[in-house]
Amino acid sequence: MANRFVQKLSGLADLDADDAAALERVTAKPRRYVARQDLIREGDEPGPMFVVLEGWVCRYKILPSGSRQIMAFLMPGDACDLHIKLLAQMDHGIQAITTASVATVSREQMESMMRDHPNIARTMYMAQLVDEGIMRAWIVSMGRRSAAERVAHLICELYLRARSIGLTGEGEFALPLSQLVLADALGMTAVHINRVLKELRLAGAMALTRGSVTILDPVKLVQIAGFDENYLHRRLLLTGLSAR
Amino acid sequence: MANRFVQKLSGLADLDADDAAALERVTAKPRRYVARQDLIREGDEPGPMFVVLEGWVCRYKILPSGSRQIMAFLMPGDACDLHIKLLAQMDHGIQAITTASVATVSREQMESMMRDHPNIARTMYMAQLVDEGIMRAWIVSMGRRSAAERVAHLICELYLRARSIGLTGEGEFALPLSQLVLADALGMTAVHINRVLKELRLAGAMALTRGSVTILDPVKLVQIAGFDENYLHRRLLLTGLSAR
DNA sequence: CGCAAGTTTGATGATTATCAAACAGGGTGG
DNA sequence: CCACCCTGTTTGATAATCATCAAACTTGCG
Repeated sequence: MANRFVQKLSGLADLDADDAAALERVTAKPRRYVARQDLIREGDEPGPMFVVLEGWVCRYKILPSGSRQIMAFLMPGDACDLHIKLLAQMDHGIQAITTASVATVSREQMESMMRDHPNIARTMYMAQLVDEGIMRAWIVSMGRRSAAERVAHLICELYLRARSIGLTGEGEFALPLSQLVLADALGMTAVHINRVLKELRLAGAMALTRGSVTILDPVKLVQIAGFDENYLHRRLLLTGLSAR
Repeated sequence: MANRFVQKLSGLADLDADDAAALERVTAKPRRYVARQDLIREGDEPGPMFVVLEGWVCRYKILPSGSRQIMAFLMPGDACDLHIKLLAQMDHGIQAITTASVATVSREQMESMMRDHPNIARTMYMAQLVDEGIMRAWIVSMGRRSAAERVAHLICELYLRARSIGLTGEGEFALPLSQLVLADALGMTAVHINRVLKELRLAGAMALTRGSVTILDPVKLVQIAGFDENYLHRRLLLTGLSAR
């Protein structure tokens, strides 16, 4: 099975066989985490860079009130901040959502790889820019979209991201997120998201069942979401969601 | 007057006179923008890196519905993404809020400076990490804080950021943002923010008048916001807001 | 089989948006 | 210099969205 890290970065720029080999080398020895296990916690001193190879992971923060906000989902192929070591301590936690296989890349490995493979360096900086774009899109969603629009937008985002690492089927993909997790990501309650999902199902846009999403009508879903895939900066935009 | 860019980066790490001189050199020829003028628009091809020297600037996006969401405020000393040139087109716009003086740094200047001054490179990567932390904090605010908490949190953030570039007075600072602009940043309406401001004023926490904010009770404001300045990654945390 | 986690539905209430309108201030042109 | 206009602020009335509380139901698993 293809290394998801290589696959993801290939979706952003061209990598040659040599680059791919280097990427596979630094992620050769992943570690397993079980669901709910923290990779690193708020307040911890940052360590190596994480690269998710299998399973889903999230960045999150717990507020004094006890409520949780998820700020990002990392799926296979995704890495956390390259330069994270520069900070004295983490301002948020990173946790496995499902069982996950995660490689760690030390700062030294990172630096030598980026020095020897300028193409990889460029592509990883692009990936970082895309991740920032995703965060901005979340801010837009939280600020200006209704609950239904927000759900639809997130599903569009996750579908395209999953697609670029070969994890989607025909208008359908595996989404191992409970409604509570989705609620924590979208800033709403599990009760309300449940009602919104019902609404989207009845509207014939999408249907979420345990562990997987079916996109019933891509055009309708994109329209509800007000989704513009531009911010994901993939090459081959024509192969996107609505043009399926 | 001190160069705000130097001043801001000095708040994150130590820079020597040589570093400071290099930073001043690349920002020596700023350009003026009037309020509401775009530095760059969504869809444009990214150009040089921007460094704000005077005035306020924001990242924003206009939705199909016509509503606007501001995703970041840039104040003097703040720079936009180092590697932005790697993307084919902007996924959001950047606009002056007030009259602003903005320097542009070309990719070549950038690269040679970062090669010759590893300290600057490290510090700018730190600044980028802090900016990402600020975005995550915005996501948390939008997702899990009430309108009043969100306003209080933003004011705490902006106060500390202004403070680190020497723009604050005694429990008071200049904030050239209209209530409409604040609303667009916080994902609410101008009408509602006005009521929230009144509430915060009556509670004796803070008072916003045209162009400036007075922090009436730092402890109370921090408490309402649930503010933890850790994510700004300043050195000298003891000199923060609540310990005034 | 029984428990734990997750999903679904109902009833009610709080928060925030929307619509409407009055008011204040700053700048411009007659 | 004043009238006017534009932008921004403030207040009121009403409605939509979403949270909260409560409880039944469903599914997977030891």
